[in-house]
Amino acid sequence: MPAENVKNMSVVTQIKEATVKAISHLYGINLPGREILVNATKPEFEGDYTVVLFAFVKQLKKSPDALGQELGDTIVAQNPDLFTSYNVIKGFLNLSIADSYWLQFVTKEFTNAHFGYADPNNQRVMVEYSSPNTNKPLHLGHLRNNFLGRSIAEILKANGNEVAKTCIVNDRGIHICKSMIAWQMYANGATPASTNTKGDHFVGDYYVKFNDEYKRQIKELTEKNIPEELAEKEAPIMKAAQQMLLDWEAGKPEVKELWQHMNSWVYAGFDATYKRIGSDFDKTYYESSTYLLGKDLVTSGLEKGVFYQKEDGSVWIDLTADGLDEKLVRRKDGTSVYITQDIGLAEQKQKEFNAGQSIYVVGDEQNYHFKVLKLICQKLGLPSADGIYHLSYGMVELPTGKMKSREGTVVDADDLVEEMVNFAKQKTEELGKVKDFTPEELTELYDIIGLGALKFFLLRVDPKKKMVFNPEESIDFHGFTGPFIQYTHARIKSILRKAGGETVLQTSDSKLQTLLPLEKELSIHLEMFPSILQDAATEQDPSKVAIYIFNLAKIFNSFYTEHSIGNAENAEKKALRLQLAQLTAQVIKNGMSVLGIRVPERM
RNA sequence: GGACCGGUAGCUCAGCUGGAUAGAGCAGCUGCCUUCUAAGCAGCAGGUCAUUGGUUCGAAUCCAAUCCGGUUCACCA
Repeated sequence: MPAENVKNMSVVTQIKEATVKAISHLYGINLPGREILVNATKPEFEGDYTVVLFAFVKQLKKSPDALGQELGDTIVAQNPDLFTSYNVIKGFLNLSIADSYWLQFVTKEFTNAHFGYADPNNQRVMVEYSSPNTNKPLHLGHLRNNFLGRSIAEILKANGNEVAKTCIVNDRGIHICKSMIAWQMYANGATPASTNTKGDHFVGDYYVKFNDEYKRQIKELTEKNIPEELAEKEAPIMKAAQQMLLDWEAGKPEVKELWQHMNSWVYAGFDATYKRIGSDFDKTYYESSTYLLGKDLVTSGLEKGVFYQKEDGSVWIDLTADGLDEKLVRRKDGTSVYITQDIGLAEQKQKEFNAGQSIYVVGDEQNYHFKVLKLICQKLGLPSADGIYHLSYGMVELPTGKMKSREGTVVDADDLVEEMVNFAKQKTEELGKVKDFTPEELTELYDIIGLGALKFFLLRVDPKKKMVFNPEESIDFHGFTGPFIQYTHARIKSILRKAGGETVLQTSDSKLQTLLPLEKELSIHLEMFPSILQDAATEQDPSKVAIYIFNLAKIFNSFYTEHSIGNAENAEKKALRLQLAQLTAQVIKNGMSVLGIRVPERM
């Protein structure tokens, strides 16, 4: 292996390889590196990294102690540059890494603005996220979706993938017609401009009005002793909406025109929100132009015998052998269902982007749907099939329970963003550290902090799990939060400015040989960043990055409190600590960047 | 009823491919700003890892059963 590659390998990988080599050397057995478990050594023991020996004690027919001694001797002897010593406690081989290794690492990387990012790997990945409906504005759940989608895309990019971000807009269907009917009934020609209302909220208000009137009509009918089920069907306003949907499908000009008009208001509103929260897409699909896709695939699937037709003419697939149910793919009237469109769209996207992997960021209530989708595509033998991956995320709940639009407990995305930014403003003013900022700089700073807090809050937990959104806690800027990390970054930048920048940092041929405990701990943590980014990509889990950067910031703050950086004991120490500070700032910046969070120079 | 997901400190969450005495943050209590940003640091306190059984050198982690919570199983999208 070329020397350059060795240098770029993570310490953990190097330890695994050293262990493999030592075992092979001592016992003539070749173990795969992934079978070797390497952990950070617990603080109460001496050493930096620990090889857990129990796993191969049996295979090598050695006592843990003897094995540890022999392995330790060999590993240290074979890698004198990397290790200084070892100790064995029970079945744990604790290895101490040479301080010179960390010194070398810090000196090499502290000017590397791309530290942690991998070279292009020629793989294409598609990430579909956001998927809004055009009958109401975005809410808290959409925010989790948008932040996750955007972040996964950035994490994949950082790992060398070429990423295409797409969005599918649900712009047709009965829900849109409800808003349209209500607008016709109540608006008297009002527009977002005439009422000075953001377009998506404007249209959403009529959706609410529809439901209010619908409820009232149902009540009126049930009071006339009409059964509730029938009343729900017979309410005049619902019948009007259904008629409008039929007219839309028939292409009736005045309906289409109204539809386009109202959707354009909504898009203007969405655009503003997307711009504010940092969501963007390489391509947007509209269901109004994709909902007929997949019909030909049903036909060919029938010919192949993947699907079967029932007596009434409806077309199905039997997935009971795969532990699922029978699933309809075409109605008896010949129209297609939701999943048919998804199959067709998967194929279309495959043709357009030819991505090896296609990630759908969609809530976990659709787990079954995506299982079925992938299975059907596989049975049809479609090229897109194996790359389909559902990044399933849990619902966002309030401390009081689920968000329900009917009960008015939905947290609106725009409102929440404004609230967070205002809180950032209030907090910043209280602290009074940036009184010399221009109004523009202040506005930008409030955005950075407020949005940073919100994004970090929603990204810091495992996507798969449902989470509770507590307004009081989420608005906190202390502890495990975005602003805490941003603050650490700003603090480092302040130190670097005061230290006079580059010239001090360039002291390269330092005579330093040893590190103090916190200097070493910080170095070790910094070195982990590239493998954390890889992990986050493999697991498709941004929270791995969030947790890592938080811990990094904590370690830096301890280091900062304990040791003077700008006024270090001597020139070598000063140079080292400035390098450590700069690399920490860089890792915070790069890590926050894949979460879609900016970091300020001052705050 | 079937399938899937979850239950860890008062609250919100890490840890889950089995490894050393289960970790953070918030809330509570003590200290620390005339030296690099106190949106910070140091410390105290807080746990039958839902319950029971099993697998083994070792279980929060794996298996089984039970209890609790959620999602889903539409000729809706």
